[in-house]
Amino acid sequence: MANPKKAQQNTILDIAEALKLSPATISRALSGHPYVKEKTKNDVLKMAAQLGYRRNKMASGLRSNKTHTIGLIVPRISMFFHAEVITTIQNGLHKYGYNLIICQSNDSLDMEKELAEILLSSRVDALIAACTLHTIDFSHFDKLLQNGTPVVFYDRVPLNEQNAAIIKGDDFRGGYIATTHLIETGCKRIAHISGPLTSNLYQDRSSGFQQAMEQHKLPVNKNWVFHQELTHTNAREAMRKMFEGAVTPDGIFTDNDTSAIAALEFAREKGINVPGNLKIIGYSNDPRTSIITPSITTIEQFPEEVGEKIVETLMDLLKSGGNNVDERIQPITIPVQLIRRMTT
Amino acid sequence: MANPKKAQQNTILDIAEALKLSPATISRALSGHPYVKEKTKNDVLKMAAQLGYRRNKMASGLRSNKTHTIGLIVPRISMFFHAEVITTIQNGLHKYGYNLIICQSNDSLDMEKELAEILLSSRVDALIAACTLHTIDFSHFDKLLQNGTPVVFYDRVPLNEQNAAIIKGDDFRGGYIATTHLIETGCKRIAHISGPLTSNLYQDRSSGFQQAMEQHKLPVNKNWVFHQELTHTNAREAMRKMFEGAVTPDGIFTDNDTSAIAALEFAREKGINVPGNLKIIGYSNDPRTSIITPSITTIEQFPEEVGEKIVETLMDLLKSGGNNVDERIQPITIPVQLIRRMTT
DNA sequence: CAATAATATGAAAACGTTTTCATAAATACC
DNA sequence: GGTATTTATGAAAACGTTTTCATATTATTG
Repeated sequence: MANPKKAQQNTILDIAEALKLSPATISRALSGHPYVKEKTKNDVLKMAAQLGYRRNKMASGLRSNKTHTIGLIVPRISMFFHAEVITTIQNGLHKYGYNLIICQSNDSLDMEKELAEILLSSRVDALIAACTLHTIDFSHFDKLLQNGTPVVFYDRVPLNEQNAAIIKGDDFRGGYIATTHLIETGCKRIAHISGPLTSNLYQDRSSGFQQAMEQHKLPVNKNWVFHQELTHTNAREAMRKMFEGAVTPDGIFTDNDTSAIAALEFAREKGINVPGNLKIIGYSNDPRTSIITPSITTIEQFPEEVGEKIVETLMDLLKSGGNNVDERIQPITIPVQLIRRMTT
Repeated sequence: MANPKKAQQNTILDIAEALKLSPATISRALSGHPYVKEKTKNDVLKMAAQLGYRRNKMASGLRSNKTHTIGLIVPRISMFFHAEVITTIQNGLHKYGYNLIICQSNDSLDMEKELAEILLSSRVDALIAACTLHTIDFSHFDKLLQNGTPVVFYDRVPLNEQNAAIIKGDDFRGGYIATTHLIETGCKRIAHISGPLTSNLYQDRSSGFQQAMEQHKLPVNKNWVFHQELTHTNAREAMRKMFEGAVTPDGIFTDNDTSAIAALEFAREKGINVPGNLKIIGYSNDPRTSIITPSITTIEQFPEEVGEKIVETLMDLLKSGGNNVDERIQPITIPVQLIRRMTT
């Protein structure tokens, strides 16, 4: 029953006492203040190590109003693209001594709002967000911004938010080169399985698709353009509808790889020859696309570069302390690249 | 240039002033203390909402010594199993009002040690850890435990840590049923591509493998048992070695799905008929295994159940406040299940 | 109706840092 | 050698809560 009297953490006062110095000096020595004698500093560092001292982040954060913690809101960490971005961000931030609180919205707007609140309450030094598909109104981030907390959006971003940084892939170009590739490999009747137009992502990819089609004087069949959540079943259903008609597509551009996989599986089941009679191109270069037979042509989004840019931007914003409101932050676009495989 | 004087966050004092009450009462009302009049409580809640008040976690944490934040260390969030576990944990903890700080060790022991330090410094209320493959000595978690911070290990766990909770899949049984399945489908010459024996995971799976072989009176060929990091290239290399001999395996059990995929790809390239002349079984039920042709038989680990158990255990530990040292915490084992597909 | 208990609030201390202000010691300058 | 500057330290306030202690009000009891 003996209560295991928790071994008290040593504080700055313990070091002070041990060295007959004031807590102020200890604090200064520990945080590299210039006005502290070399010898004193060494003594403090040694004693700190000896006592196993670790700065209490709560206290430090409360006083200095800096948590050295960054919040991240993401729809789902299991999405390949996000997992890669997050890993890069985390490794990058770690170098600068920042922590990352990762939160998943599960693509629920309510959750996203709540998480923004929680992270505000946690007084994160900055916030990184990839919003849900349903986020049209971004005002739940305003409180952070008003508070001077830098916000960086990536992937799914607001259209005209002047105060936040915006980093996104070149979705227009992605849509354009994907469609052009289908056309150049001989497709005439091209379908587009896209996400909801509420998100800038799918707007841009759709524009890219449209422009490529127009440029090559190909008609866009309205019945072959889908805007829906990009799930496996939705894509299957879209395929079913298209392939019950007399005229069927000979090329399909899907806005994610899950849909491309669904399309390919459908084709296999129906005995449609891919890429002979039907070409398929996906989006994101999910690992599954290179493993399936035939492997799927897709668009690479370079998640590491996105992650690196986010960290870079973030550090700039944190250094300037949110004081560069006049020089409006310019959106950053990361290039995309076609990965040609066996479905085209 | 106009400094955008950061809109100050409202504090408990602002509410107190607005309502002519003391900060103490506000605090009590906000945290549901029993001795506060219904009307007062409502007033406070209303005013808090009106002022957009959000509790400052730093201050609250400093005073009450509770951060309502849980730390998580994991080798890599992009690993399917972990991504699923994390998602479940996060959703679970959210219900109890807890936050999650997710950290990746990148399977580096040094990183893991450093993260443990950082999370200790962040004064997390508890820690969840899936250790690296190279973690044999777990003493870097001792400081947390001594400090009374509950620690829950899962997946890759210490062998005999009495003070921490341990949740793991039934790896022995996983190895056993995988091997037995190969035997029952006719394999006589079975290879095992396993991870390093430094991890309990692979020890247990290996024991399962051994026992199944013994029970069916099948010899274990030493040259067909590999203990190495479970990467794609390592698995390929193992395959190459085995298939340059005169006698080759007719069944392969790999301790993860990446290796199973590598094995399958090797077989395809060499024109080996799977499952006709070679049967393959992986481990973890990674989404890729169901997509590849032929789809790979594997062992399901039920990450959601692992996640749920972790949350449950954690809440118990937090409630008891680490005061149940006498009743040693029992390890929890999550069952596994064979998912039979086309490679067997 | 007095005495006790339960309910409701406030004052002030406490949590462990950082930072401002003050001051002492050391160094530089004329 | 005295003044000005720089360097080094300490005392004490501050950050925004929570909590202990004290006290006032209300409800309950014999």
